[in-house]
Amino acid sequence: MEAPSFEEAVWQIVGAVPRGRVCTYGQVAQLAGYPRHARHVGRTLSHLPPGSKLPWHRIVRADGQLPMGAEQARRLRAEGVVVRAGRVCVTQLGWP
DNA sequence: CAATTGACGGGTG
DNA sequence: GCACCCGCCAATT
Repeated sequence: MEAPSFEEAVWQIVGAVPRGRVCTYGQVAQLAGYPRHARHVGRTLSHLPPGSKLPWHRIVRADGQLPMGAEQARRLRAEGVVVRAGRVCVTQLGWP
């Protein structure tokens, strides 16, 4: 396959995040092969259509802060993710 | 072309 | 915990 675009790589990583787990923008960018492109991940996801099946709600900031706040916190909680004061518990951050 | 903005990250005080 | 700074890249104005 050809060189995956930044978007395709992001979709792949985000879609590969297991349920009950969250990942940071910088982590996604690095796994996608584009370190330091954390901002692009956010831009790409923000341009995603509402019909996307990508678990964008599993993507949080490096601090564990939720970009979408209440809405996303609610979804993460429904998946068993521990959310505290609008942030994800550090224990949930990163991959197994 | 310059400045601004944006689902960011890390460091310093 | 908060304030400030710098780095990184793309799209928009």
